[in-house]
Amino acid sequence: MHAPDPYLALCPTRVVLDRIADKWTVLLLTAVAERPMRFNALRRRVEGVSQKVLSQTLKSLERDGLVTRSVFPTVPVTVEYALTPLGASLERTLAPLAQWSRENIDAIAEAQALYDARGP
Amino acid sequence: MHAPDPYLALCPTRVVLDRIADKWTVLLLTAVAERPMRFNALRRRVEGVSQKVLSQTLKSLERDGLVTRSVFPTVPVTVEYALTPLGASLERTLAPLAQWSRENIDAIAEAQALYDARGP
DNA sequence: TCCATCTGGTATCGAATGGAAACCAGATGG
DNA sequence: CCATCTGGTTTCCATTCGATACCAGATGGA
Repeated sequence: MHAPDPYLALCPTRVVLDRIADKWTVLLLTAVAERPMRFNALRRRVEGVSQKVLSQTLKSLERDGLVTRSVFPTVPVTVEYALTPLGASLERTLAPLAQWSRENIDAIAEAQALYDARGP
Repeated sequence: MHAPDPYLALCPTRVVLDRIADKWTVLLLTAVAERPMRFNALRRRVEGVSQKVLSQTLKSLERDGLVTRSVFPTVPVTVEYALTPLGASLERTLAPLAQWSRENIDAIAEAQALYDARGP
């Protein structure tokens, strides 16, 4: 048994990376981590996500066992999405990334300005 | 001054997230973290990346101040990519994600199998 | 009665992005 | 003289993305 190597295309770790290295996945996971939310609430919370991509991404997250989808037979129907323990554990792993972004946005903007000024 | 809100489309944190929430960015960053590498070495190391996407992604990483690009006038020319301190700090933040993937690949595969078995 | 509104989606379309492959210069090795 | 190495760019096609329209089914107001 050798260690999985994410640089190899068929490594299972890479499959995971393909899924979670996605803008909407990260945003939705952290949004649902705040509190369980309904479809349209998520749509309003995560500005810019289209209904199509939202439903696709939620479906993938559900399939991967990261969120649960609960349907309540109200009128109109209520669908609530919540984190599973697995999803919560991933969200905790992702949180430092958001923190890093906040701390280093200025450094990145500065680097970009420098780069753009150099090469016209 | 209020805290940046990545759920809002124009929040600068979201700009960072757009950049780093990308499969190739993560893989390249961790590859370069092992040791500085040349273009074709990276291409061989990160299986499946095309030359086009590799050069595009490296260009973005350079612009964001995450990697440096050094050209040596050998024959043929040698181009070496290395992490900046900023890139190294991001890579350290990303490392737990790779760890999480390795630890939870089985749980995810199991959830997928369950999901696929339920809904034909 | 008729129309608008709420829910959680799907269908459709053009635009942007991704990957595969070909091509490039310039020097070297056989 | 042709192949090979370097680090890319260009071209083409397929997949994906985002915006928009549309759907059912029940409710509320005029």
